[in-house]
Amino acid sequence: MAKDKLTAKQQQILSFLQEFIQEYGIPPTVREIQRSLGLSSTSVVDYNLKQLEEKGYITRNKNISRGISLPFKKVEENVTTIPVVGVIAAGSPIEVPEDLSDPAVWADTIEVNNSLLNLKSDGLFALRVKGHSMVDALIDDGDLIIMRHANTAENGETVAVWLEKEKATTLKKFYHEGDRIRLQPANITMQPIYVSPDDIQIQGKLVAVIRQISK
DNA sequence: GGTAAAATCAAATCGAACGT
DNA sequence: ACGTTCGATTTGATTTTACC
Repeated sequence: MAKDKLTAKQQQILSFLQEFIQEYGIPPTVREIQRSLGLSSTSVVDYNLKQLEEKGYITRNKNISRGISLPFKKVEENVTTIPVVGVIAAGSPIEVPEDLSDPAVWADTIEVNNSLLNLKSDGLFALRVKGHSMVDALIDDGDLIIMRHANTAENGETVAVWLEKEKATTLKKFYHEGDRIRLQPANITMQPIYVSPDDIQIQGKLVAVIRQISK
C-alpha cells in the first residue's frame, strides 16, 4: 500500500508545514510547530517529524535550522488525489461533508492517474457504495464511486441526492417529471422514489466507478 | 461461558539537558 | 536561537486472570 496512515497529530503538523511554507516561503522551526499545536515539548514535534519522514511525507536536513522540506507535492502533475468522504447507501443517513478541503473529514484518499480518467480535478470526491440499488447501472455493493459536486442534474444522470425528509443521502438516477422528481434505483426489484424538488438537494453527479473484483 | 478487573506492552508525551 | 537526545511518565490498547 502506498500510504501509511497518519495520526491526527501528524496530519496537523503536515498541514501546518504546508501553510507555513505557503505563507512565508521557508519552513518553520520545531518550536514554532510546537507552539502552534500547543505542545509543551519540542521532542513531541521531533518525534512526529521522524514519523512523517519515515512515511515519506517530509524530508529533513540535519544540522540545519528550518531543515524541513516537503518532497515536492505528494500530488504529482499527472495524478489526481480524490478524498474518499464516506459511504453512500440507500436508506441510511450519510453526511456528505461540506468542507472537502479539510483532511480531518477524509476517511481516506485515492490517487487516480489522469491518463485513466479524463477528468477535471476540481470538485471531485469519492464514496464507497453500500447496498445493491444500482446493480443495473454497473454499481454494486463495495464499489468506489467518483463523484463531482453539482447542484443540478439532467434527466437520466446518476446522482447522489440528499433527502430532506429522510435525512439521508442516496444514489439514484435522476428524472424530472413535471413538478416532481423521480429517483430511480437501477435495480429491477426496487421501486422508484418520488419527491418534490423542495425536498432534495443534489450533492453530486457520478463520474466514474471503480470496482475491485478480487484481491 | 462471559466479563470485569488486573497486568502488560507499546506508543506518545514531557521536561530538561545538551549540542551546534 | 534552534535542533536533538534521553529517562521518566502518561496514555491506550491488548492480553491475561479471576470471578460469577
